[in-house]
Amino acid sequence: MADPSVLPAYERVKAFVKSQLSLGVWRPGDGVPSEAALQQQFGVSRMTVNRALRELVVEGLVTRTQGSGTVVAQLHRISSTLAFRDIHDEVTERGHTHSTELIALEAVQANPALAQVFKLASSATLFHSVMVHCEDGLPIQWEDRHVNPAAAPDYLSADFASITPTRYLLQHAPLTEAHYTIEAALPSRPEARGLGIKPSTPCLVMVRCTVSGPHVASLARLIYPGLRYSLRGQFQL
Amino acid sequence: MADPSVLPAYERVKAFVKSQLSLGVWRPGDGVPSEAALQQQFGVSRMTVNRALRELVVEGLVTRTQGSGTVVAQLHRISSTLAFRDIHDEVTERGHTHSTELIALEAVQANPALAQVFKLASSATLFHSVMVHCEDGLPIQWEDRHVNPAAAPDYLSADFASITPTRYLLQHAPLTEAHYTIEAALPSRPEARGLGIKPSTPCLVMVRCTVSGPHVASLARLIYPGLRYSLRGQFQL
DNA sequence: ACATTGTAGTTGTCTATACAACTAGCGCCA
DNA sequence: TGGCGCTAGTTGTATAGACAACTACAATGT
Repeated sequence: MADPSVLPAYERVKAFVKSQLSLGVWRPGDGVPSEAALQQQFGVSRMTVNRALRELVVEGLVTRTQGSGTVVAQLHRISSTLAFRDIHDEVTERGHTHSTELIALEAVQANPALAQVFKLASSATLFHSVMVHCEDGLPIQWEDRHVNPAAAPDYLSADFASITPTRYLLQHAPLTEAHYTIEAALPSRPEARGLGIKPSTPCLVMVRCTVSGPHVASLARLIYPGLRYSLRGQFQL
Repeated sequence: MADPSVLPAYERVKAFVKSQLSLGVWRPGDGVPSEAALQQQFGVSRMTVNRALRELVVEGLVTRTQGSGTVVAQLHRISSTLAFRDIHDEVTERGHTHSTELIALEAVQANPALAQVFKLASSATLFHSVMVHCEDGLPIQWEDRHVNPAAAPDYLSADFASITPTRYLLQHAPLTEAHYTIEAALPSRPEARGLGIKPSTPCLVMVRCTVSGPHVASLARLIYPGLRYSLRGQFQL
């Protein structure tokens, strides 16, 4: 019933600022009118203008300095927030079927590099799983994962035919921190064989480390065949 | 002078919610106390609680539904907002020197695919530039770019020894929209030669399309030698 | 010339209040 | 049983006012 064409006041202020940016009237480095000025211009309260400008800071369009003023930000951002998603959901949302092939599930002794990542003694035991994820039967991800037994003691007895490691860990070890890197690389021979590609096919490799409370919970190496997968992002003023 | 250990009230509320998440007390799908409840618990005004929860929505940790309540979000996000950065700044910020080698700078006639991207007639003229960016002399990016003359009429007379195309375009054609894809691929033969790598070296390929006002301004194909470049991101509760 | 102080302007936070908009569930009635 | 409306509870938006914190600059005094 309400007219959706009537934007909330703070959205009107945001839209005005964005229009000035998009028209090039205000350039990076230029000053934006003060809250008091915008308050007068729009006939709204200062809190409303304040909310609008604070949200523009979050969007990366302006920067604000207490005592000094608001300035158009130098570099716009392309927002590409990688969802920490379960590949099973990703695939089923595309209307396809997800299946996995478990290649290994075992306890192993950490090597020095792994022990350092997990902040454990180099003789510590880690869980190790390797699997291939398929979309409609086509391999799309090789997952090689080490798990800290302290964070998920029953990892080895999970049924990975019905639940992915990502989901299992999200359920059993709440996520408090994570970081990742993505780069291009060639697959190793077993990886290429598991993905059904030639060893010369370039792949996206994501290495992802997750922390749960006091523990480094998991280190995953995810390999995507180059042309079957891509990252996307967008920016909209 | 002010004690920085005393957080603002809205930050205290946010910290409380985050702690419940990190301890696993509240799981995805669980309800979060209402604004009224948190208001009582912390002895602050409702607006303060409201701000805290609104910011948690932006961070992707909770979802809110008017009339219903606040709920812990299902999937946390790894925030990785790609800054729309100038490679020159990136390199100099690392304390290195940036140099470029201009390989081509010309006007060309669009092919059908390009014309479609730029929403121009297939006979339209486009500007075309090709260059290699180096960090301390080492090639790190191949940039192949087409530019819409309507958005940057003087593109061909810019001095790309002193200003990068990215910066030139940001200055002359305010960014209103952009999108990109990233995937792994092998470089073409000239690209490999320009980057000083073997044609079998996997690379990250970013294709980035920018819009300025009414014009599709630029389509850039950026190629990064696989192991000299990686994307990074992180999530912190 | 230099250092200090004051001041106007700006953003940061917080409150108390108000009303609108929406949801979910309960109870009533046919 | 099924449909309807009411209501309590919740979030969304907006206001006016207040004080704190900070910046930049001008004025002052030495």
